[in-house]
Amino acid sequence: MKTGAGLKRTLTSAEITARVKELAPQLLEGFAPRDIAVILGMAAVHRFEANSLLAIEGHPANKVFLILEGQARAFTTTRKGEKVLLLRILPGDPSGGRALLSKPTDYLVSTEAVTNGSALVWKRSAILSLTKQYPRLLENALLIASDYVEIYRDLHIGASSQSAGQRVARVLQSLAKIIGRRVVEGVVLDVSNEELANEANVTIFTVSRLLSEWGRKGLLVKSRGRVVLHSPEELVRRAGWA
Amino acid sequence: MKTGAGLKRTLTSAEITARVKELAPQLLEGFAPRDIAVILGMAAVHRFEANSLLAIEGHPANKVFLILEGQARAFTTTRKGEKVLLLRILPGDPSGGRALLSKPTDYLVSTEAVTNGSALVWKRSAILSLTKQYPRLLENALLIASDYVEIYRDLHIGASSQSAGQRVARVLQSLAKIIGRRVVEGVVLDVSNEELANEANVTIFTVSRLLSEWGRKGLLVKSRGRVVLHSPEELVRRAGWA
DNA sequence: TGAGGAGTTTGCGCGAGCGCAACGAAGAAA
DNA sequence: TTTCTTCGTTGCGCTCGCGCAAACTCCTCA
Repeated sequence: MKTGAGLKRTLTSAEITARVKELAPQLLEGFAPRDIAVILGMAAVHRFEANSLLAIEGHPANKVFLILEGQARAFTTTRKGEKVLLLRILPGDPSGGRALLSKPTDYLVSTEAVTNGSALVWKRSAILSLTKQYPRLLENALLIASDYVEIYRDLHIGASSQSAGQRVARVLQSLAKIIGRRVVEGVVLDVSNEELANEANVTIFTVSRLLSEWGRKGLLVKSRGRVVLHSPEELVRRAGWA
Repeated sequence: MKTGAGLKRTLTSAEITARVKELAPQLLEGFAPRDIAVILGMAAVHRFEANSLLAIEGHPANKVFLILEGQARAFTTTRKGEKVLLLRILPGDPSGGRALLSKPTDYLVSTEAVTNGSALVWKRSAILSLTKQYPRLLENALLIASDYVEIYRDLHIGASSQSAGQRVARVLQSLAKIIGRRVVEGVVLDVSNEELANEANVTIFTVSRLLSEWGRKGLLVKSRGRVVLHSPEELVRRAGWA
């Protein structure tokens, strides 16, 4: 609701270069400025609006995104139609990586914008010719893919052997890093119960009950659409049993 | 207990080449025979025994494996020490792929042999020089990594939004494809309740109760260490509710 | 052949988390 | 202010799957 909401105009070429340098995206690691210039030259800049879809699961993977401003998130949909949130995509992160496989494939997950923002976009044909020219792109992509596997491994451990409380606590911890604002009392998060429930795969009732309990124990303060964590680490430590 | 238990001797070079051709591993797709010869030339052949560990989570990823005979499986360990089984690795499948990243990393998961078997093994240094020479290896690795992400996505959906019955049914279905033997009555699986319980993340009691119920409904016949499925598809269809 | 052990079955009770309904509280609109 | 809507809270009952104990069934080995 706040971050990136004030985006007005498309970035200039110089601004893009500067922003890329600042973000130092893993995908472009190890490249000389002139190579980066070539790679950026093949990309278009797209602006996106909060809640719009950047990629849709099952559709042909024909674009690679690199977020410059704003944030997005990846989710998948179960057979019964419920969304399962997977990961957040922040400035500097890629999305739609399946488009750089040597065989044409479909997107594995959907990506939706959480805020307004902008992204570099490469068409698959452009990316393929770039990977021919710069195998280093493939190496970097492999590193990123391997991070995904790690993230999924942890997600899976979380889903299959942690209690609801532990999962919600972890979600709060990770959100604290991403959208948290430090204040004297701790870290402020602008987040609704419903969002927490979706990310932790529990119901809004369970979230409410847990937050009340933690509030009673003095671990956090809850108000409408906002949570103030005293200390994310302590929360995770005491979440499950204590 | 049965498959591959009779392995006696190490394969000759010619046998390896033949086996690789037969398995057509995804990692070596698109290579000419002479390139494959070069790549195989950099590998050693290791035999492994059932229950031995090929790779250990958290240890430096310095070897890539390609299973030739027998089978293995990947698992991870939770903070509380319980194993969570992730995927089966069959002849033609790679393991330890993290060793071909351009940065040194640790293994993400452990791999243990399920049966006796053998595998091609590349040292990381060898793999790195091969990927320089043949970027196609990176492309193939990326395809494989993307398959892993897909597998994990499905695992995660399974763990976070399917009932115990549905998960066990799916495990039976996938085992049927891998270790099932076709007979007139259906498909025979040599598998214990405990193994099913581990793969589906349920207890042995739950497995027992589910199998009894399905037995009563005529979907399968259970005996000690063995399950005979009438039809894997029908089982999955009727597992959750019906 | 019979004693021991591993794998399996079943009853029973329990606890986590879900899902509904009713209520309360905070903003937004009029 | 008052009204309306959205978000959050809490009580209650229920279901699923776990976990233990006890019994039962194969299988193996002495």
